[in-house]
Amino acid sequence: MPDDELNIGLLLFIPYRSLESRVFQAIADAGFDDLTLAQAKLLQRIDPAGSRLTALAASAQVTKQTAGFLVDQLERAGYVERVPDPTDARARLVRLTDRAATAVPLGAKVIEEIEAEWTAHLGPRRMTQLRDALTRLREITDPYR
Amino acid sequence: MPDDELNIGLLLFIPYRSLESRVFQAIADAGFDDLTLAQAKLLQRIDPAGSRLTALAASAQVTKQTAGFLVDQLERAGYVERVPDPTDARARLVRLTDRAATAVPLGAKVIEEIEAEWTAHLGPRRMTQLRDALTRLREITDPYR
DNA sequence: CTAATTTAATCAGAGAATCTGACTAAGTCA
DNA sequence: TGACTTAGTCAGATTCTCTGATTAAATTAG
Repeated sequence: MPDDELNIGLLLFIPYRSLESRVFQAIADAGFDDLTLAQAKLLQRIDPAGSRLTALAASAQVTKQTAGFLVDQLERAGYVERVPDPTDARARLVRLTDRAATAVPLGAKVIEEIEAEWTAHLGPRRMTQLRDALTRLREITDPYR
Repeated sequence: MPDDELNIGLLLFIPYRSLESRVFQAIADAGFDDLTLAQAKLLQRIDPAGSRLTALAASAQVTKQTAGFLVDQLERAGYVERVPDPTDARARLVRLTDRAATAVPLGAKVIEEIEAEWTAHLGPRRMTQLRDALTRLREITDPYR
């Protein structure tokens, strides 16, 4: 099999992994070096208005026990807080603290930089096509929404 | 942020994860239910002619200790064997056994099916563009080659 | 051709992430 | 009201991954 005919799974994974590593490294370099990758992956899925643990677990595709374990750590490290959910006394909302509100946009900025590099390599047209195709693919591959 | 403007990392990850889950499930359903995800991820990267542990570790982006741990398990389960590398007495080649030679094409078949579904959803033109863009992206995001 | 360095792999030990199963409390519905 | 579902936690185990140190073979420098 020629090198340029990898299966579509690996083709998706390679740039994903590259981006993830760089974002994670940049955040660590900025002083947020107490975050683990698993924590960061959960952190980026927390809604600005707060997310329930169950929703977070579904979004990240882990069990709620795993999500709870990671949120415990994020809470101890001061990245999130748990507040009662006013609409349901069983539930609590996981909310970002000011500390996280500094780290998250930092990650977003690095992602923008990487997108710019990719656009420079592919050309704007192909980059738009890529984003468009992936967005449409989400309709049939995103189990969460 | 509108739902269709997820960051490019998540956009890559969502279909990747969907494909991975389905392939893994199909392989398990076919009777190869002793494979774990981490083992399968390594397995798919083994060259038909055999791969060195170090190359495998680099390709999967794990330490060689981790790769060794997983190859030990794959060996015990009968999916791979270690043979001396004729070109270097320090090295050994990890080679697929007949058992793996049944499981691997099965995974490839499921990937083909998923690709067909995606092509049906996106249209052949957009699917070709997707594959093309990802292949070119690999030039600047694949640390392994 | 030896000596120093690098490379391939393994051993030992520890930490992180994940799971299954069981449980409590609160909400929903027949 | 009573049965069922949902949100979250507790307990325990397994799996995955890492860092550091070691052995043996290959390569490079002097």
